[in-house]
Amino acid sequence: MADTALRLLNDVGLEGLTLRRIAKELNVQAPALYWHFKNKQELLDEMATELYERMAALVPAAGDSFGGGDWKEMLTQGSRGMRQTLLAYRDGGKVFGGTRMRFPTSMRPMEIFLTTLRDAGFTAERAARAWFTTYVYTIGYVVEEQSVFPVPGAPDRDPAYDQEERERVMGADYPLTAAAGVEMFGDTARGFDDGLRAVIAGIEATLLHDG
Amino acid sequence: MADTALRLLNDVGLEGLTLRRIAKELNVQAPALYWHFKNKQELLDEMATELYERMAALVPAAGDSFGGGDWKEMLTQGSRGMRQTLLAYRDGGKVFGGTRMRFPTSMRPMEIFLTTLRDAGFTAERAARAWFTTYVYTIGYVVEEQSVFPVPGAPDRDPAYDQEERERVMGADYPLTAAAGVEMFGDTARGFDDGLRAVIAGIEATLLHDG
DNA sequence: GACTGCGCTTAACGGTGTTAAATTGTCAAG
DNA sequence: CTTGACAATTTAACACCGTTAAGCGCAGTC
Repeated sequence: MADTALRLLNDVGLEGLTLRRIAKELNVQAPALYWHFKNKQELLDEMATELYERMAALVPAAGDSFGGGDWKEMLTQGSRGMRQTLLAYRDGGKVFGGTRMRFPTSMRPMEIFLTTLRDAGFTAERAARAWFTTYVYTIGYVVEEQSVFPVPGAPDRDPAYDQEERERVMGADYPLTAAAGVEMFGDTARGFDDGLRAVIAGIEATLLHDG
Repeated sequence: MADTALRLLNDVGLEGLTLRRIAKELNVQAPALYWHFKNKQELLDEMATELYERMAALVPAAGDSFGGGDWKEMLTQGSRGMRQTLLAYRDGGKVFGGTRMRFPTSMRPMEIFLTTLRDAGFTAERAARAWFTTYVYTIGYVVEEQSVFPVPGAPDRDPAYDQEERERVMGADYPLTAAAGVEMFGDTARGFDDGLRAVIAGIEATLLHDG
């Protein structure tokens, strides 16, 4: 049911995701949904939870520990997986960023992350800070990315972010700002990795040992 | 007018911010707003732009260059100012993160940032990446922070984020995850600075020189 | 065969963004 | 002093939204 809503999300976007539309997709009348959910927010929470489960499915079991147990590799691959999952759904970043996850859901991946960080020499507090920092970077990045490229998998920009107009409007007064658009929204996958590498390098420098 | 909407935002939240409510605040009928805006999205964009202007007001003129021209100090203070401004309004992060800024608006602060980074030895591309990375971190952080502490200036948590329940529900299976809640949502101002310090240290390590 | 409860339908309510048309106020030109 | 244009607003209405209340059909159980 949350699955259906997530599938529908790619067709109609978060704004067009109405209960009546979801109900139609399920060949049912709208009020029937209230048998399964208290209200729409609870459905959105369910969707966010479902997104989380799909990210979690990408995380190997505790034993295998990705990247041979290297915490940097783990954070890198974990963040990439999170971005990929969110990008797979229209407005995925907003759906996930805004809403609370339903309890209880599997906290296994997060526990694996934190454990790996602890084993690598982080204190519990700094492990949490390290994880939260990459988490917040990733979610912020995807939200911005999806507001420029709203349709999953499609290279079509939202018209408001046309680079040529950007340069025409402010190229004269603010040349660096105008040109920055290319770096920020050109190769977004590469940009994500570059920023992520910086974040993780900084975590190593300031959080791993007494900084 | 966007000012009025922003002021009202703190009373009613983003969800309660209806055109009729805004109109009432202005002693006017709802359709009158359409003389000034094409639709509600355009009003939200205007609000985001207004938020941007208020952040920009915190940025010193080009000559003074904060922190004595130290780019790290500049990024730090710039990000702190951004967070403070967004925190001053209920759902400020969502309003700013989701919506496009209205063109043309002053790009002066961003140009100052990028220029300072260039002068410090960054290439234009890496300056843009550095700025965008801190930007994205800040916005992601504030969105998460505001979903735990919705009311500006108030220490009251959203009930869904009660730490005691968190520990009760998952403390047994996932001790590190349960405990991480304290680090993530305890002293959020300190947490922001800690993460920001990591991000900026990583920018220095991987983006300033050929990394 | 009556009873119970799940899963749904039908009908309706108040509120939302938005549009169209009519109305008022202001102010310059004839 | 009137006329007319224009800006800014009002009134009325539309389609749609999330949500609630009441009732209906249909399993399975005593």
